[in-house]
Amino acid sequence: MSFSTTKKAAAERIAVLREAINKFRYHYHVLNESLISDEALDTLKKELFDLEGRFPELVTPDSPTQRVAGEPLQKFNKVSHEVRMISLNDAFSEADLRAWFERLANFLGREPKPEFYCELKIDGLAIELIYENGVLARASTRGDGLVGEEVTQNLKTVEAIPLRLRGNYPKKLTVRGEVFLTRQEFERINREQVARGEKPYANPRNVAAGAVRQLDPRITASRRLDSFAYSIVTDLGQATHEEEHRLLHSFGFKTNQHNALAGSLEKVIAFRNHWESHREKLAYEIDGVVVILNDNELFARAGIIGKSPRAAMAYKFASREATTIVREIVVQVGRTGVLTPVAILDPVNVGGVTITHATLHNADEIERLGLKLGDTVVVSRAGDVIPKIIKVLPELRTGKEHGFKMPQVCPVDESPVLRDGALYRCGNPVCGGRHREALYHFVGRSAFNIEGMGPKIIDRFLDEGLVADAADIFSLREGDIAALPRFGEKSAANLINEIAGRKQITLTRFLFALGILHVGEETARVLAEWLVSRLPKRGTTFNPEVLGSLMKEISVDDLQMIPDVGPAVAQSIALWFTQSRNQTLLKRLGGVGVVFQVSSPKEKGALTGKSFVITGTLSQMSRQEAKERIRNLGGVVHESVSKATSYVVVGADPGSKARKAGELGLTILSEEELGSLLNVAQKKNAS
DNA sequence: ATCCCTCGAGTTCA
DNA sequence: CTCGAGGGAT
Repeated sequence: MSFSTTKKAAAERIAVLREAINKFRYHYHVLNESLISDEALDTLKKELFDLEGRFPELVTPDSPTQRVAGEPLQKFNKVSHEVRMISLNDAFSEADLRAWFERLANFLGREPKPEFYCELKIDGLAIELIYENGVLARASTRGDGLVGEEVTQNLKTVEAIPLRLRGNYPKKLTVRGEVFLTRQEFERINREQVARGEKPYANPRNVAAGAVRQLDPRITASRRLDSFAYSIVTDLGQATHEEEHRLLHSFGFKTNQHNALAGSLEKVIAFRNHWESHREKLAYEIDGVVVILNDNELFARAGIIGKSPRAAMAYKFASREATTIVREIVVQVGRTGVLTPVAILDPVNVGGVTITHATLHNADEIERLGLKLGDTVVVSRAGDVIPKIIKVLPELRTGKEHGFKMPQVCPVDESPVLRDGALYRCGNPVCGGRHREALYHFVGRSAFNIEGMGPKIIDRFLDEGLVADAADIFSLREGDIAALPRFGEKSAANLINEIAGRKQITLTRFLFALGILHVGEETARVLAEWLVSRLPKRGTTFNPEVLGSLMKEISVDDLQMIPDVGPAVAQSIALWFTQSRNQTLLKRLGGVGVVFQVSSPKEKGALTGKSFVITGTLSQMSRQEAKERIRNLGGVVHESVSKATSYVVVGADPGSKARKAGELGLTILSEEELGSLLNVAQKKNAS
C-alpha cells in the first residue's frame, strides 16, 4: 500500500491484519497445519510492519511484529540455548543488499574486505546439536530463539547427523544446522498419505517440522529427514566462516557443497541469481541465499541489531506468492463477445514482476473464490507467468467490501447480455468491442500475419475512419496513413508494402482469420483440407468470393463428415456463411485482391503417423517454422501432451509439458535432435 | 451415458 | 498456461 493512508484506515487495517496473522500463526506453529503459504503470510507481516512503521503510535506490545517465533508445544522438555538462536534480516533486491553493506561499512567505520560466505538457505527447521566428548548429548529446536524443545531421540534417527564425531574434536562442541525433507521424500510421504485417503501435506517444511516433533521416534525415522550443519557456536579459534564449514566437515557433519566464497557484492548477486533460476534442480527446497561476512572477528564486532546479526543477511528469492487487495473489477469484451471480468490489484511483486491485473475468467470463478471488491487475496503466477488469484482471505474483511455482479448490458455498446453456460455474451454480433477484437485477430500471427499492425495501430485506423472492416485494410493508401500524426512516410510505405505482400494466403490461415466461433487453427486446417479435396473445376481463381458461394451450398450434415467437426462446430460454420454481412465481406475481400495460395503438395511420407508437441523457446527456427516443416513431412503438431504423442520437442525454459512428457515416458527431443530428425526425413522423402 | 483427449479462447508482463 | 466444452471412443 504505497498510497497515503489515513490514520483511521491504517488502524482498521492493522487490527484485521493482526487478527488474521495470529490465527494463521496459531494454526501453523501450534497445530502444525498451514492455512496459507509462508510467502503469502510474509507479505501480510510485511504490510503490518510497514504500517506500524508509519504509525508507530499504533504499535502495541501484543502485535505479531513484536515477537520472534511461536510458543513451544507443551509435550517436550524445554532447553535454553547458551547463545540465543537469532534470525536473519531479509533483503529482497540488489538495492537492499547494497544498502546493507553500506550500513555495515558505516558501523565498522571502514569498508571491510568484501569477502562473503554464501550459503543456500534451506527451507527447513533450525536445530542445535550439543556434543560431549564427541557424542551427541542433546539436540533441540530453535523455539523462540531463547528456549527450544529437546528432540534428541528424534534427531538421532537422522542419518546425516553424526552420533559420534570424527577427527580432532573438542571436549564440548555446539553446532547449528537445518533439518529438512528432500522433495523426493516429501512426494513419497504424500503418495502414502493420499493412498490412506488423507489430505496431502502442503509443503516439505511442514512435514519436517511435524516429524521432528513426533512423540514416537519411530515415526520420525520413517520420515527419512536430511540435515546440513552450518555453524559452530563453540569458540575453536576459527577465523572465518569458511573455516567453520571446513571444521564441520572434518568432524563428520554433512555440509552443503554448493556454498561458496564471493569476493564482491556482484559475485554475491550472481550467486543468488544463479540459484534462483536453478533451484528446481536441487533435491530440496531453498528460499534464498544466506550472505555472511566471512571474517569472524569483524562479524563479532558488528554485533546484533534488533534481533539479527548486523553482518549477515538472508537474500531472498522473489516470492512466488503474495497478498494484495482487489480494488476494482473491470469487464472486457472479447472477439466472440464473451464478457471477461478482470481484477485490478494494488501493485505487488510476485516472482520478480509487478502484478496489477489478474483475470477472473467468468462469474463462476468469482463465486467459487467468494471474492468481493476490497478483499485481500493471495496471488501467484500460474506456470510462473500468468497472474492468478488463488484465494480470498475473508479474515481480513472489515465489512466494507461489497459483492460483484456481472453487468446486465455490454460495457462497450450497452446491448443486452445473454447467458451461455458459464459465460456471458454481448448479444450484439457487431458490437464495437467484438469488432475491434475481431480485427486484431484477423491480422494476427496465425492469421494474415500483418506485421506492424498491432492493436494500437488498428485502434487509430478505426478511430480515424480509415478502416471500417477487414477488407478496408487492403485498400489503405500510403498517403492516408502518412497523414496521421506520428506516422512517417517511410513507415507508411513499409506497412502498405507488408499488407500487399499478404494478399496471397493459405486457405487455412484465411479460414482461421475469419474468426468463426469454434474454428481455431486446427479446425481451420481440417476444414481447408476437406474443401480443397472437393474443389470445383480447375481454372477459376479460388478467392474469398468463390469460397463464399461454395460454402453457402454446404449443409450442416456435410460439415459433420469432417473429422473433429460435430454438431456444435458444424452449426457455427454454416451459420457464419449464411449471414449476408459475412457474404458481403467475402465478396469485398475478393474484390481487393485476396487470393488463396494453392498449398504445395505434401512431401508425403517420412513423418506420417508421428505427432509432435513443442514446448519452450527454440533458438534456431521459430515455433511457427518448426510446425510447418513437421507438417510438410506428414507429421502432426499438437498443443498438449498425451500418451499418443510421439515426440516432445523441448526448447529453452520449457513449461509443464516437459515434465508431463517425462512422467508419461515419452521420447524427448532437443532442438538439435529435431533439426537432424527433420533433415533425415527430408532426405528419405527425396529418394 | 460417461470418460478421456483435444481444441478454442482468453490473458500478463517485460 | 489453464479452463471449459466439443467430439469421439467405450
